[in-house]
Amino acid sequence: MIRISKMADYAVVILATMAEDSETLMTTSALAERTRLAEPTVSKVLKILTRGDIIASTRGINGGYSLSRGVSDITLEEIIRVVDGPVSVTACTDGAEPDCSLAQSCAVRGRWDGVNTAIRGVLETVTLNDMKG
Amino acid sequence: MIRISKMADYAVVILATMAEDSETLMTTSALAERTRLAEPTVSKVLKILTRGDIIASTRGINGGYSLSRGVSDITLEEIIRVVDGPVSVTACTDGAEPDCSLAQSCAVRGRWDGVNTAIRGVLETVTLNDMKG
DNA sequence: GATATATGGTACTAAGTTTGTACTGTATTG
DNA sequence: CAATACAGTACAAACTTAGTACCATATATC
Repeated sequence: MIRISKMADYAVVILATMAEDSETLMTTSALAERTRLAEPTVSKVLKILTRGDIIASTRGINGGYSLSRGVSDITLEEIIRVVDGPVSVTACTDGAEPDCSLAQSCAVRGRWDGVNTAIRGVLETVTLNDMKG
Repeated sequence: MIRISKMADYAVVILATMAEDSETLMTTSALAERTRLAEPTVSKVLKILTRGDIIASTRGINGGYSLSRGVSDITLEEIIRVVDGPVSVTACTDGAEPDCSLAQSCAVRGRWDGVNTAIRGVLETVTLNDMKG
């Protein structure tokens, strides 16, 4: 199963849509319409991506969002990290369980590290350019 | 973030514990004690693993569980698939959303397939032998 | 063959995460 | 200064998942 969150999923869809027209400044409502996602949801994702420096925003009339870099310089790893946090398959390996009471007796302590690194590697090789239509 | 479920996480811990002593038949309570997990939870996971043919069970007095194969023949991919279902990073790519209403306008339709295959590949290369102590 | 022990299956409850939304504030252009 | 578009925060609901309990079935030993 190994899932990313829906928010990260949406983020990729929205970014792929922006990538189709990477020169144009797009508003929240335009992106909501194109992706068929609810506008408040799109807005929320766009704010997160802006803070993560994946897109840039312009305020005021004629404002909107644009990619802050080229489509080949934005990887899935970065998108997921910005929206969901660090890529880590288990909770105990990304600091979410700093005081895990099972650590002492845990039979797999540290064994996930290599797996996480390998998966991160996969996600680093895929860029927005690969995801857009 | 990209998470497996806690159940799959537990499964790996339990199997790694069994792998340390792969000849011995271990009961639910013995495994609960060794892993420090709640007994009903351990029991639930063991049942799932048995149905998935990863471990074998023996009923009655002196019964218990044992690995159904060698530690190098059980991969993380298999464990996760049995406990959580097919490895797929997004809901739409594993049949969970067969009638996704966004499919027509989805900007990333089909683009996740390669990513899923690559991640599955990573998990297929890691066996219980790599995870045990 | 009866009893004790251990697994098998299922259903239910509860809790936690995540999602989706709303509201208020800030900036920019005409 | 008015209209539009982004910024930030906080909240409520819904869904998934985890955890538990209960009853059924099988087997070994006495």
